[in-house]
Amino acid sequence: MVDKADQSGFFNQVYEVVKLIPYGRVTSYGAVAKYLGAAKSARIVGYAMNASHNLPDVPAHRVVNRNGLLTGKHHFPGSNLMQQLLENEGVKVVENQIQDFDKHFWDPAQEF
DNA sequence: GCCCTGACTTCAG
DNA sequence: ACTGAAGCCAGGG
Repeated sequence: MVDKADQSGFFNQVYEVVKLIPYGRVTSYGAVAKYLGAAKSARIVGYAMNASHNLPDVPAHRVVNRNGLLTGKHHFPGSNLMQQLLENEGVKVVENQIQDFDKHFWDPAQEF
């Protein structure tokens, strides 16, 4: 029986950080990965998001690539759910790209 | 039990 | 400045 507080896994580390993303803010895979001490593991962060669908409090829609592009939008149900969620939080999104991404960008290390 | 792919990022030429 | 290739962890076939 694996405890959900098992921080031994890279995935769980990602979940912890993503869950801490404040309302109306977004971050990038590399930012989380780098915060975990694995800047080259950005892919794993994205893959963790894929598994995050099974979790209750993991706002994967607030995690985008370094360009502020909704690369993972395609993995969400519907066609523009991710964009709708972001716009619902006050984040302007045009053509799957976040406007003023640097203004909405939230760095985990910034809070810690 | 082995091989491959995947929501990215960074280094090197 | 641009393009190409490598790296990372985990899950699925």
